[in-house]
Amino acid sequence: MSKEAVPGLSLCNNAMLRRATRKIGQYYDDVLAPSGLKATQQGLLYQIHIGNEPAMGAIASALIMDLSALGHTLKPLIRDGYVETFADPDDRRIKRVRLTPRGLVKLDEAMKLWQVAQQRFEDVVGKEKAARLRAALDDISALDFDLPPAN
Amino acid sequence: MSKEAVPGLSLCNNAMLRRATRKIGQYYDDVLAPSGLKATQQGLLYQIHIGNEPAMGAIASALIMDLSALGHTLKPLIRDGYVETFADPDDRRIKRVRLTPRGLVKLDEAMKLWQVAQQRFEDVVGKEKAARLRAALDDISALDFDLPPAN
DNA sequence: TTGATTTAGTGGCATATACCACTATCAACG
DNA sequence: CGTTGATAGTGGTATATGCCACTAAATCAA
Repeated sequence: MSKEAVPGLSLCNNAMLRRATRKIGQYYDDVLAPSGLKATQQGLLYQIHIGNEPAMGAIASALIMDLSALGHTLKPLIRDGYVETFADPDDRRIKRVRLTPRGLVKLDEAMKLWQVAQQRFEDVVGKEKAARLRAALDDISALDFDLPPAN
Repeated sequence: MSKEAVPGLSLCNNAMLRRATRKIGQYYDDVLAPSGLKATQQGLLYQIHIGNEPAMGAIASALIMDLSALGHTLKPLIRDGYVETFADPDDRRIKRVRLTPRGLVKLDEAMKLWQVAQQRFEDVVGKEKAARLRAALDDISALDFDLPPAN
């Protein structure tokens, strides 16, 4: 590997994505801080809220998140009494998730802050550009890179 | 919060970024797996490589990463002998970082896999679209959302 | 019905990443 | 000089996230 004229990391789609996520994550986290929730937690509460007592697997799919990762992420929210789980009566393998009343109040509070963060983001980036970015991100989230099975 | 006609999480810039990052991160990680490195580690080794024995603070700035987070991320790479650190002789507060010979070999190996992942990504997404996405991500990484100081 | 297979989650372990309090330096100034 | 303030990292703690091995439950097949 020569060190001359090496391209920066700005060529790596993954690196750029992670870097932007750190940046924006810090920003949303800052704005949400007064609620005591991280942006990831607010997003998770919201996802649970808009679902119909979603199963853990359904949430994980929607968020493209590992099921066990979701389980771990859920723990502090359960511990703090924002979320509760219960077994699906028709299939006891399935564990469903819902907000507690306390969780609903907290989500309300966090959503107000989220709107502030979101609005300022749109103001700075531009509404159109932000929408295009989200669309592009949605696209790549839906892609199928399936590695040709090592056959 | 009414549950009727709620917009999906697809409106949140942060949530979409995180979701796409999880997706693409898993993809790059999969392709890099044979090297034993995660995509984050490959990116970090590369960043160190293209720098001139960069200081930790310089790396953290370039990656928009918390300095202490960088320190933690570096630990497994040091433990595995890919990276070493040394105090700057002119300012002993500064700790510089460089690849070991072993680290350079490992980076070489990982970069070959990275190219595979990157190429396939570009094939699937489209070269132009990928470039536009990276440019947009670079833009937002450079923004200044500074919260109007609570005055 | 029973044994094999698939599905849904859990728990352990490891990395990724952030914030905070603290230490070690260095730099500025009186 | 010596105090004071800014700068660079460290360590602790907590969340974010993924993989793997394992268990429980449902499903399919013989």
